[in-house]
Amino acid sequence: MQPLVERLRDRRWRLTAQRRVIAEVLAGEHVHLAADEVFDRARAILPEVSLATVYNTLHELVDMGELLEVAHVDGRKRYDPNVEHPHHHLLCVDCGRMLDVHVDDPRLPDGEQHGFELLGVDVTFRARCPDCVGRVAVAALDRV
Amino acid sequence: MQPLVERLRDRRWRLTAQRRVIAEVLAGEHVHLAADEVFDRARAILPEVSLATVYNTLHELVDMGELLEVAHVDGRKRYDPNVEHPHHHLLCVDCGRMLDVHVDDPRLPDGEQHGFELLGVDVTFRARCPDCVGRVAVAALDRV
DNA sequence: GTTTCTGCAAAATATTTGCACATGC
DNA sequence: GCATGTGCAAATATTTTGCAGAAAC
Repeated sequence: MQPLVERLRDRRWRLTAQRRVIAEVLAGEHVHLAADEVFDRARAILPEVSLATVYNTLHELVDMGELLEVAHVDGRKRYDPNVEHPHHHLLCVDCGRMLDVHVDDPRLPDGEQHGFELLGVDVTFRARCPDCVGRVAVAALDRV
Repeated sequence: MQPLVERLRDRRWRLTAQRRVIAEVLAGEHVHLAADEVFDRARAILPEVSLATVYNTLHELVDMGELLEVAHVDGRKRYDPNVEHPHHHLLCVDCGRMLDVHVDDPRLPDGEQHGFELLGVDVTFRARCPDCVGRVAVAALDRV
């Protein structure tokens, strides 16, 4: 599949400098940025970007289906550009780092459907990343 | 297993009127209230409850392991008291209604672990509940 | 040239905190 | 009685909105 910015051009999406930078910042696998992180990175490249434009643009991309909004327990939503390859997530509960993983979708048994019309499924593995496991081990040593 | 309020008493948790009402409001299956909803229901029973106390109490119960904090795409966290029976969720993307469902946990293949230490897995089925399916159908008819 | 986007600043929403007073045990 | 909980009000964090001016096409 073609890169995000090209897909957007094909959609006749008005491509301003701000929107292009925001789209570029979001490209790639394992990218799950919060709005303020998108803002910081975009502004580092193009200072003429406002947070309002970041929010506007994120919402448009979500509505277009080019970006997925991911709920996060810390209350800040993350934005996931990897819509080409359906995937699930591996989340470090200590530092919040999130990676894409590929797992077979679980099936909801008929007896558990409660009359709902199924649309999809999201799977998040809660875990500790290697850095945070190390940090816990060091802290334990310090206490001895 | 014994009810939530009794488990809390056994833990020597200081049981004030406010805390008891908050715990009662949260009891049961398929309960996934946001903080402000807990506040509204608790205040209906005991007007001498403040929102700050609701937040304090929710956090204590989460730290104690008597309540699970569930991320929600609308940014408001939900609180799930059903810690006795591990379960997953069926979420209506239109109205936000959430039910508990029982599904086998998906397994993360070795090749996808990225060196993380696994703690658990959360599964959310995105769906439309019967009420919202009906509402969409009625809206479609209105347009004819 | 028209339509749409952008930045700013203010508002709305959600959550957290500091502290004097109240209360369970 | 003392340790801990509570309410209030102010602070913080995140997201949304209104609108005049700017830029894409």
